[in-house]
Amino acid sequence: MKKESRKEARRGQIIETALALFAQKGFYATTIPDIAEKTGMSVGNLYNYFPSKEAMAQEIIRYVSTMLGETIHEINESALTTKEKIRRIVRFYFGLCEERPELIEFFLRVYLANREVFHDGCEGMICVAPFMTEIMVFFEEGVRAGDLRNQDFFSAFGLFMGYLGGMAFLNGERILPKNLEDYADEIADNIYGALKA
Amino acid sequence: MKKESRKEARRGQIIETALALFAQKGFYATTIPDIAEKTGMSVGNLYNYFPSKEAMAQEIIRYVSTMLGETIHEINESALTTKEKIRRIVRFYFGLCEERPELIEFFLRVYLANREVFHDGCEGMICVAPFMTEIMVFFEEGVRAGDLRNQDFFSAFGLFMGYLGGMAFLNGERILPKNLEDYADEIADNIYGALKA
Amino acid sequence: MKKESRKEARRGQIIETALALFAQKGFYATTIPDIAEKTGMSVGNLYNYFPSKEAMAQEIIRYVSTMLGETIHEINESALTTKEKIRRIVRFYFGLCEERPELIEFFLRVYLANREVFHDGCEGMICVAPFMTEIMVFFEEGVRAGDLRNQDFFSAFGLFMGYLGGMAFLNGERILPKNLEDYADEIADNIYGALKA
Amino acid sequence: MKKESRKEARRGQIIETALALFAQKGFYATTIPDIAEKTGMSVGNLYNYFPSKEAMAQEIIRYVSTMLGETIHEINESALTTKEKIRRIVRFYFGLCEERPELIEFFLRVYLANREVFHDGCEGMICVAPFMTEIMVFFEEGVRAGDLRNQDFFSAFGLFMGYLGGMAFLNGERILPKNLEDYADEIADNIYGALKA
DNA sequence: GATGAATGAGCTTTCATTCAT
DNA sequence: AATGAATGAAAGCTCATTCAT
Repeated sequence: MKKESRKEARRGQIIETALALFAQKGFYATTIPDIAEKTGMSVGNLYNYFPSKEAMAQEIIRYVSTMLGETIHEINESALTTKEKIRRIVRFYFGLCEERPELIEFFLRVYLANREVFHDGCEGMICVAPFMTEIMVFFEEGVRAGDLRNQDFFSAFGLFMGYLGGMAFLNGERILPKNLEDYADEIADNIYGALKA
Repeated sequence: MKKESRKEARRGQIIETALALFAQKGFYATTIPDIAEKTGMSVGNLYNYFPSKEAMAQEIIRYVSTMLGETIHEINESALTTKEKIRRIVRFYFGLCEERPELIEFFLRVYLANREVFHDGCEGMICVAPFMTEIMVFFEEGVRAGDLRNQDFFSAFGLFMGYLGGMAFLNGERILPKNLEDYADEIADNIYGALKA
Repeated sequence: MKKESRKEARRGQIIETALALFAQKGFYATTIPDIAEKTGMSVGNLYNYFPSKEAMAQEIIRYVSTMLGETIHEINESALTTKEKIRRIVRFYFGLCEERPELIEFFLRVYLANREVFHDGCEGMICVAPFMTEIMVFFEEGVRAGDLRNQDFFSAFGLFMGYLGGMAFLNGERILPKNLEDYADEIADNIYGALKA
Repeated sequence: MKKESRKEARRGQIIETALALFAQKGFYATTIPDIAEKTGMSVGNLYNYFPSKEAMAQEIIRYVSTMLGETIHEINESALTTKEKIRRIVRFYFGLCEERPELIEFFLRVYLANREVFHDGCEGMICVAPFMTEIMVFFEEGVRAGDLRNQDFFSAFGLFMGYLGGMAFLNGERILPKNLEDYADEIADNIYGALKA
């Protein structure tokens, strides 16, 4: 129906706007009036779409997690070697850091840092499950293929995502001497070196 | 001087209190009255020691960075192998996560996440230099000793700190199945595997 | 006309719904969306029937006053003794407290308490005249019949309605040890005892 | 101590101001900025004295109830006949309606009408106990002295307070033809007539 | 140095009302 | 008649910071 899709489109606009602002200025330093102004709608109307500022942030993390999860899902389903999959994931992640830095910044600076905002509604890792799941699948398939050492999942996960997140952070701080994407292969090698069987 | 040292002691108390609160509740959810109450002094008097809430956070990150840097300095100066040094650093970091989790949480959740708070006064990595420098020294000596591959420093740094930070985060979220310290050796091996010559 | 009567029916629905909500939650805690939802119509459409929230409340008090007035009118017209009429009025009032508590609660908690809402449009006692008039008639006929003392009308009115309202209030607060209707005869006696010639 | 008493005095000022405004405009139509302006202090400072608007209203009802209770206590302790005590209570009540109408209006229009405001903190009749208790004492002593019929307390209470409240209400609406105090003796007689043994 | 009352701007959220469809 | 998205003013409340004492 026309009406429904228009409302959905509006929701999408709000999410994208809020995502950009939260990523740039942080959750607390972004005000509802900020979001209203940038969306071009009134403060009151925002509340016709989301019941609270927190609910907006929670919707955004689900949105980000789903986007990340979808691409990694595709990589998982491909017929590549584990080593090559790592390379693809790293390149994808770093590509995103260049093209849609808001997604990564939101993840690192809003979701990971402001626990209290996600406490009710995103308990545990629910809101981030689509992404987590795919990383899990990647790792398990690598082990099953005999390419990766069968170690504790969280140790592998911490390496993988901590490493990528750390680089994204340094890139965001503009202290890397090179372009982030130029690190991709070296880093993929480091990860493979650490996890391989 | 007596007076000076008493004032310094008070400053130290405030820093420790604020550190604990910021780490626990976040920068924005911690109020100046919260800090005053927990320190046992008045709100007004706090401003005789620090000119603003931001200045307190900046002082804290310098304090944390110095503490971390000192221990890593000692490890750097020891006559251990690079592999063993990695193990020591990992154990020290994870030990801190258990014993003084505020330090790590502050670093991860306040310093890394709230850019705007540290924008004026902690530009670049100034406030975190004591720690960064020692990690740099560790890496350069490892390379010079022929133990580590001579790759871009930031790539190595991102691996090391991203990995440890990621594990600390997962531990803080209480989603690790094992005790953090039980991961130490496995993780030290992973790091060494990734960086070795 | 068909159209007219349908519109009237709708108005009636809205009045009953709003009456129930205002009585239950109070004038200010009841929102237009609340009323719209419970009526099953849209917010906008409500404004095709009533120009404002205040106008709705005013319409309701006229409606309530008319309903009360009609029954008292019947009692006035009957051939009963004054003492028996009092008994009937008290029973009728307490019966209403059980069967349609909204009417009484609206009167006590919305009309009597929120002066500002009825200021423009219900000045003085206009909106409540149908009810007041019948009480007046009852009293005058009681005096004319020689059953009641010829005292100031308002003094008698205050006794009668204050007493009944007070009991209705206590009943609404659920602090009466007995069922409200069990008090009816005792109270009718008290009133007669106070007013009789 | 100076400080303590000054703070208490301020609290008193706020209570008196808020009482006047609530009585005049109602709880919801009175805003915190209204109270701040009339008190001559800032909005923020009000919250150094009371944690919320509701808490202010609750404090006020305790204050009003205590004042009323004290005077009735004195009347109870006097050596007057029951009939004379009734006369005194009625006169005192009507006198208050003239001199401090806010007290009575607050009781009738704010406390009795806005249940939700007093729900948490004034459950049952706690906040109004000092007043209720004295009315209870009056009634019990009247029965013991053989002056009053031994009927259900609530029936007698409803008569007494409903009657007085009703007259106060009519007076507040300015529809009484005579001065309220001119009704006092007539009304005291009515009450005595209704309750006497 | 120490206190904590005082300030006031700013926050999130609500809601009666309007109006394009 | 009917819808419900949109408006915007205003509400209650918070809190970093100041300042008279």
